[in-house]
Amino acid sequence: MTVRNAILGLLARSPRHGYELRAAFEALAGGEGLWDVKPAQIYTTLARLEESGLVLLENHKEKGSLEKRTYTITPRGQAELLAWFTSGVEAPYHRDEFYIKLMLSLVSEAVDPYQVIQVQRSRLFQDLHDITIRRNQAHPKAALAQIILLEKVIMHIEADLRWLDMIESRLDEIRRHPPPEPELRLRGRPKNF
Amino acid sequence: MTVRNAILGLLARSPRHGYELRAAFEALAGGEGLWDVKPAQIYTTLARLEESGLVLLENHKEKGSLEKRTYTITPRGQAELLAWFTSGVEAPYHRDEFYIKLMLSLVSEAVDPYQVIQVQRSRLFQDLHDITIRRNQAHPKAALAQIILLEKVIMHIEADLRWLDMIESRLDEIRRHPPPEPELRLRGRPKNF
DNA sequence: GGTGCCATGTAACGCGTTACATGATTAT
DNA sequence: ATAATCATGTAACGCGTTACATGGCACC
Repeated sequence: MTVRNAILGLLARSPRHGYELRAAFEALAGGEGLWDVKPAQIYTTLARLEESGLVLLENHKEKGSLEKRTYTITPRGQAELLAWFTSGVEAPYHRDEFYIKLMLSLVSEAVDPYQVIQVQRSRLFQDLHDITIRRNQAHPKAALAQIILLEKVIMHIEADLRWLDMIESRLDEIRRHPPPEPELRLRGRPKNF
Repeated sequence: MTVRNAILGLLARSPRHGYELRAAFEALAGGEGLWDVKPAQIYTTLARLEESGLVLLENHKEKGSLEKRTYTITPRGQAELLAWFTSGVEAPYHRDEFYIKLMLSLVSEAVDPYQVIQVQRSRLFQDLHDITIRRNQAHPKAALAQIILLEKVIMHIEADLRWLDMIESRLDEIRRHPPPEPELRLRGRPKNF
């Protein structure tokens, strides 16, 4: 969804072709390979947008032999862009892969939950380190927006680290009250029980 | 990836069929429709796992006419599960849809960035409210694991709210130093310029 | 006999990735 | 020349969703 809408947003500023869109998106999204968008996604998304009538392919193959396919946003495309601007983004913080992994490790006997936690902690420290380097190297005036994005990432990784500490300190308690794993969902109690 | 690995983890405890796997996963992942897995995903994933040799379909169609297809994990499946357990989960906190939206709103002139921020803030307050209700209604002893998951979600939503405040207070500054949007990536300066 | 749960799928599509493939232009 | 960049795609696959479809079993 995001890439699709970002393409609409960029085309709303000015018509572009796929290669420019890719470069512009990467620069917008923090630069330097944060959010690496592959060419395949750009071109297939443009094709879908065109088919939906949100985008138009301009007269291409003018004089030069270099094939540039320049796209323009349509009124329907602008309407969809506005709808995106004026709606909230879902917070995807449930669907936590680590939580699932930890719960399974508590139940599987094949692996030590403390080790699972420690592996994740190491990973988060590594990520935090890399991001912090990046933020400190960014020039404070020229790259204010990027710094703000990186600061968000740092805040969330730190939250995860505090969460891991909390989990570890309550692990015995969690072990005694594991998540219910139903034999099956039986809404109304069966009579033949 | 997560659902696939969770299926392996559940099958490592005991053989099951698709319908049971779905119920067990939902219960594990916080219950009550957090992380709603559709039947289609369960069955197609099981088919892929079987084709890859990580899972085996047991002798089905025994005596009863009700068709239950019970799956077992294979040694290769257990190896992959162990690899998952002993590796870290990537923090997906770059790739922020709201950040992209805000940057485009700063540049598009079609919408007020302050309004974009305020819409997102309202959404986050609503989410925070819903999750808090849920956490307070959960029975503290029986559902400790779920509470810990909900607490993580709360921490992250609160971090986002602080981040929004930070953005808003620096918005004029950000406006003066917007993210670079290259006309094109020109590594070596062109001679014909 | 109908409602609701148990149980299994298929088809089509959107998003995203990897790999493969082609060819023009520009800089050294 | 040749390397890097500009520029465009296709094919195949994984993950995930929506919609559609079928049928057995249990309860009332």
